Amino acid sequence: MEHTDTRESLLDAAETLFSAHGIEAASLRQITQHAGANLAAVNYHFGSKDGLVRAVFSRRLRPITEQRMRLLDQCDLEAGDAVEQVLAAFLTPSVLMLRDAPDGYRGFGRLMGRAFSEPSEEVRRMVMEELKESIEIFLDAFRKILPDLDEAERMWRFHFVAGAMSHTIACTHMLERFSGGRCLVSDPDEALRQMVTFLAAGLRAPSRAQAN
Amino acid sequence: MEHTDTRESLLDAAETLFSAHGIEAASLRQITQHAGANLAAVNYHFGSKDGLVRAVFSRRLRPITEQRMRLLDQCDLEAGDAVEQVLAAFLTPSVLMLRDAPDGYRGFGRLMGRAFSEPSEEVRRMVMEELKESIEIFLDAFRKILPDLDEAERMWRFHFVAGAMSHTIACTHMLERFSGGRCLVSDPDEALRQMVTFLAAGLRAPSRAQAN
DNA sequence: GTCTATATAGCGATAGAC
DNA sequence: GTCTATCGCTATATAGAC
Repeated sequence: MEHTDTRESLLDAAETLFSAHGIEAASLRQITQHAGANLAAVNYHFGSKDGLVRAVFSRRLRPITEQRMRLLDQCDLEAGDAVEQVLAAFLTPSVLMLRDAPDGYRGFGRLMGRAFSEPSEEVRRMVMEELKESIEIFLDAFRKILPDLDEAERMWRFHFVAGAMSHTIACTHMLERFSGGRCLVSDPDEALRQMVTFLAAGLRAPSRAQAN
Repeated sequence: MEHTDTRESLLDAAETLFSAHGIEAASLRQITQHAGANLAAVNYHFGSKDGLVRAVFSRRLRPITEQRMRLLDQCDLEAGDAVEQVLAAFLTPSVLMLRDAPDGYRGFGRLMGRAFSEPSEEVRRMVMEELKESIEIFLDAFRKILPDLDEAERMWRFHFVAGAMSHTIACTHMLERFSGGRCLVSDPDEALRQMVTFLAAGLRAPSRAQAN
């Protein structure tokens, strides 16, 4: 597979227009025009619109997964704040991606945050495939540092972690407007601090088994 | 505004097809065919596809808001478990809606969970408008029972509550598959218990102001 | 209120010249 | 690798008969 300027321009344009208008609503005509390329170029480089969608997502998700794994490696799972460390490892790459989003983080965040609930089964499957392995590894880490939770509780709670993160990334605009500018997702340190505080407390809540 | 059989059939069909294929991707042709109505009926009853979308959402959101307010009224904000009570009042109507979803809760949940991050600005605005008032009232309740949080912290945390809920509703299928059936969103009691435990602990985490 | 028929426009994909 | 031209199809919206 060759990497040409056209190819990258198409990815950039597709990302921008998918973010702004949704995957379905962004047409190949708009995308190729925005990229300064010919309509036929998408089919040449990616085979189909579906191939383009896939390429847009993996270009961003792969580096996120790699960074997550690097950060997880540096965590001390024996430390008293192991929960906070592992949470930060999981959340930081997404929040930084948002800050560094190419065309304004709001639209881009919505695209990424929407990924799990996209109408297209194909898109959801692909995104899940891209993230599955790293999710399992994080679940293993939480199994180690939260041994009192039973398996189902741990999964529910990790699901809530993912939900808070995904919602924060997807709905930055809503939070910022609703809070009258008090809460700025664009400030990664503050966003991370708030998320880690809240989610660590949730993860540490006593297990039902313990409570009984 | 008259309520005819055709009108209701169109709303049912639209909800089903929006859930399954996304708003953009569901065409008026599919919807009217599914409803056993004529193609022109949508324009007659709702003016446009946009009007239909709006009607589909408000038909479900309005009762949810009403039920939330009723449940909130029954909460004892002085009680030791006020946080849990108010959380349950907020979460219960959504979870029950999911259980009672007309055509299988998975697709329907995705439609509702996606509402905040829909590509269409118009849809997001409308959904927000529909929920704004009740959100303010719940924020007031949390202001009363969590007085040590500063305003921004409270909003961040309420945002995470909404995120966990929305993600749970939108991505039931993912959690159920990933957990190998251990976590069933279709069991409202269990889902609520897990959410309330996790989110109450998060809301109760010490404020940064206190921690310093 | 419901129908048929159609206007007008956009879509993804591809063939084939260069 | 890029281009033009076009195929075959679908979309929303509406006019006008019933």
